[in-house]
Amino acid sequence: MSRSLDEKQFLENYDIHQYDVPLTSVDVVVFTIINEQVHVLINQRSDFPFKNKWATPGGFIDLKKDKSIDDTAKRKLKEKTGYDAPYLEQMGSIGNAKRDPRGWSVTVTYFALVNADNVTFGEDCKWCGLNDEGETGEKLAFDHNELIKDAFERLRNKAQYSTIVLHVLPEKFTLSELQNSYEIILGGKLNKAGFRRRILKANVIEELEGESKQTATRTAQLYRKVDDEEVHFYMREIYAR
Amino acid sequence: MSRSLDEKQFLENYDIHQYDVPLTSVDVVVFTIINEQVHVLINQRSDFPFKNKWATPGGFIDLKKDKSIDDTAKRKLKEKTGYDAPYLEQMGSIGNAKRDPRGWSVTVTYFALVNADNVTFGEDCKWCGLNDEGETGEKLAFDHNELIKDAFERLRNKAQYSTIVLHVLPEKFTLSELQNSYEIILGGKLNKAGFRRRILKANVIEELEGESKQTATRTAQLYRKVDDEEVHFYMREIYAR
DNA sequence: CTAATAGTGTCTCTTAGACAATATATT
DNA sequence: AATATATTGTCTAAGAGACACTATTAG
Repeated sequence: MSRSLDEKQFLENYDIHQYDVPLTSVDVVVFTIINEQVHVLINQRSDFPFKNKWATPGGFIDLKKDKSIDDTAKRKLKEKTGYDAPYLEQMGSIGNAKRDPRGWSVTVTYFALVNADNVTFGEDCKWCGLNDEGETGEKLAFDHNELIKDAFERLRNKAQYSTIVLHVLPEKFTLSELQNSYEIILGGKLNKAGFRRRILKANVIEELEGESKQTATRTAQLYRKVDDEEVHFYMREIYAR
Repeated sequence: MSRSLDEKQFLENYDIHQYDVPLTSVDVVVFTIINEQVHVLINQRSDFPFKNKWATPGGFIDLKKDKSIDDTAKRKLKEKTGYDAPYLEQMGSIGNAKRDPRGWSVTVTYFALVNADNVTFGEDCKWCGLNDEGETGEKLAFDHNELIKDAFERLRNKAQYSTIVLHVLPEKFTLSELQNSYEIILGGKLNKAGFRRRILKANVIEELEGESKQTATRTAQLYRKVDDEEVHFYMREIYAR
């Protein structure tokens, strides 16, 4: 009894402001494909530090609005892009004394995959192309160049053994378009017959009966993602050559 | 010029104590194998909240001592076990308003794999066996039952396609002992010939020439881990039956 | 008809799983 | 010699890579 009274008392008197605590934030690396190239979304900072510099979308947890850290990531993404439920996955956390000039900082990082046509944003955001090493060519705020590079590596890695790439495609797409997206992300060519076998066996897409797309030469069958939001994982990896 | 002066001023006046921030901590799930069973290390809490309850080792970042979040995890592990550089990997972060009675809390979670013989600890720590579902049978502090369950799932998953299990073995071991450890973690039997082919091809262990171990019947060749601290990833998963 | 891309058939290669044969200590 | 476990050999199966063949549509 007295122990739980003690605990009650402890909690009533607890004040986090008495302690030296780190800054804790969230960052989201949003990937898409535009003009046969991987792009990430960057956002121009409106406040210090790094005011007016470009950075990945993110910010602090709102202890009132956000029920969980995933909520924070979703909220930030929605605020910047008006986009609601794309593929969003927690990637990891970076925390050290140097990354933020304000002091010791921890950021929980996420990465998202979106179809560019579904995203709208204002003057403070833009898409930024990545080279084969995951580099933007711009000097971003904080350690965000590094962050994007790591996220790109993770994306490329995961594309080797999952159906994750589906999320950059529009509602309807052909198998050639899907393969092309894989090739852009993986940075090499895939075997056509093998790719088709693999993706069809995974049961993550379905034919749109009677719907086909005009290409430069003959028509191609259109497909869509199966309702099920899950990512399929293969037992073997593929290699792009 | 004036912009950077502004930023300098901003940083001089910045005080995190003016903001509503979450608690940010680190938790480490330490796995080992004892008596043919997976165990995790738990620690009896000395302070509120959940005073005297058992929990995974962890705690707050020390902004003075810790240069990075990995340092925090290593320090906590060292404090509890006297053990310095086992296999330690960041797993992910859990953050929500409910998990800590003190308020909004984020914890960066790690998992470690150790050989039990290398670990020493006092009265405030103990090993706790896990069942096939990753359950301890004890009611732990915070959401740590859930945390251990998730970590166990991750461990089991990773054992299917990596050499991670090597880290629970002592300096010298036989292939049968290694296979046995995999089987305990995976919760099923593996094919002997296939297992040996796979592990030997990965070049992560080497024969100790002339050294063998007496078993109940014939002797078995002893092996050790190759210096290289890296974990090897296979291109295909294995299944325990 | 020709060009170009869509779509398929089939052979090979790698590696895991099954299963059994052989090797070697201990008793 | 009998037993039990260590160690190896070999066949099968699944799935990826290579490559070529067929199908279809615009021009």
